[in-house]
Amino acid sequence: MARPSGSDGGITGPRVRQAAERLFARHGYAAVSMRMIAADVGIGAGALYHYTPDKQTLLADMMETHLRSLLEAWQAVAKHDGPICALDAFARFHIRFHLDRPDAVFIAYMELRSLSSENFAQVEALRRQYEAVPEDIIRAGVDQGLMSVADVKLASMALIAMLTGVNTWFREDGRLDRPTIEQRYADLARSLVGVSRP
Amino acid sequence: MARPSGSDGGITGPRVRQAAERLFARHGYAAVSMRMIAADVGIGAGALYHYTPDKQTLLADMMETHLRSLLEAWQAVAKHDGPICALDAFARFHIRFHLDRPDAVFIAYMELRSLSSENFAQVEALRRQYEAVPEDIIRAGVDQGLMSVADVKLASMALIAMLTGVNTWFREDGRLDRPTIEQRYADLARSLVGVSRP
DNA sequence: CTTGGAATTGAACATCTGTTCGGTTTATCA
DNA sequence: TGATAAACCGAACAGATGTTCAATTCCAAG
Repeated sequence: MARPSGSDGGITGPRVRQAAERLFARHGYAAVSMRMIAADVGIGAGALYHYTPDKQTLLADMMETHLRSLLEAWQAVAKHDGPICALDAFARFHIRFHLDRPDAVFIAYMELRSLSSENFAQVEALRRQYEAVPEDIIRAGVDQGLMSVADVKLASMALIAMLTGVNTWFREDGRLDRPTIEQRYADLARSLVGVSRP
Repeated sequence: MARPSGSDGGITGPRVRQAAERLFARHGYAAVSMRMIAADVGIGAGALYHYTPDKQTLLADMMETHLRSLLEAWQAVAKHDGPICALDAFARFHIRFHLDRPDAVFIAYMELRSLSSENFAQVEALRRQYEAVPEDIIRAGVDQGLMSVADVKLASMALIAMLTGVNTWFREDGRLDRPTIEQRYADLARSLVGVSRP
C-alpha cells in the first residue's frame, strides 16, 4: 500500500513548495504542521522528507528563492536614463512584482523571526541588497539636483514600505485595477522624493 | 506547595499580558506556548487561566486594547486648524505612538490571521476606524485645494504604510534619534500629498 | 483567632508536533 | 523480462500542546 499509481516526484516537489507557501502565508510558519502540508498535497507526512530535509529548510529555501528572483527580475528590467525615470520604473516594478506574489511577499516580510540565525543572515543580506536599489536611485537624484529629501536612507525605506503596503489592502475584485494602482503609486513615489512638478 | 508567599493577582495580571506581548512579538502567536508565558512570569501554566479564559482571548484582548488606546490617544491630540497642520500632527503622532510600542504594533499588524473570525471582525473594525483619520485629513486638504493626490483612499493607505514602516528599521542606538525621525517623516508626508512648497 | 476566598501548584487529559524508518509498490531502463 | 531505484505509506518515537482540576497555601476581613 505504498507508492500509489500516479505518483511523480517531478510533480510533487513543486506542489509541496506551493502548498507550503500558501499555508505559511495564511496561518504562519509555526501554525502549519508538516501533516497539513502533506494533506494539502495529498501524500503522507513522511513523504515530504523526499523534498526537504526539514521544515526550517523548506521555509528558508522559499524565502531565499523569492528574494533571488526579486533581485533577478529587477536586473532584467532595462536600464533607464536618469534617476527620475529609474524611480518610476522601480515603483512600477515593485508594485507589479509584489501584487503577483502576495504569499511569498508576506512570508518574506513576516517570517524572518522563524528563521534560524544562519538562514536569517542569508536572507537578510539579500533583503539589504534590494533595499540598496531605491537608495542608489534617490541618492543619484539628489546629487543631480532632481530630487529633494532630507535623508536618503530614510526616504528609501519609507518608499519601500509605502509600496509594499499595497499588498495589505489590494483585492482582486476591488475598486482599482492593477495598471491604475501602478500609476498611482509611481506618482506618489515622485511626490515623495520632491520631484518638482511642471 | 501552592500559593507561595509574595504571590499577588493585582501584579501578576499585567505581568502576564506584558510577557505575552513580548513573546508573541518575538516568536509569533502560534510559536509561543502557555508554558513559555508562565515561565516568563514565574508561575505554573495552570495559573494563567486566572487571567485569561484561553490563549486566543489573550491575543484578542491585547490587540483590541492596543487599537483602542491608539484611537483614544489620537482623539486626545488637540484639534488643528487646517488639513496641512492636521497632517503634520497625524504623521508625528503616528510615528511617536508606534516607536513607543513596537511589540504591540507588530502584533496588531501581523497576527490578524491568528484571530478567530469574531475577534477578527472586532479588531478590523477598529483598524478601519483609524484608517479613516488620514483619509479624512487628505480629503479635506484636496477639497480645499491645499493638497493634490489622484486617489484619496490609496494615498492614505500609502501614508499609513510608509509611517508604520519606521518600526522595521528603527533601532534605539541607531543613526537618527526620535525627534529627527519624526520630523523627516512629517516632511515626507507633506511631500506625498503634494503640498506646494514655498 | 477563625474563616472564606483568592492565588497557585502539579499532575493529568487527549491530541498534536517534527522526524525516522522498514517495508511496499510502481515506473524505468537494460 | 528482470533488476534497480525512486516514490510513498503507515506506524512509531519522544516530547510539546492547550486546558482542566483537586489540593494546597497564604492573605485579609470579621
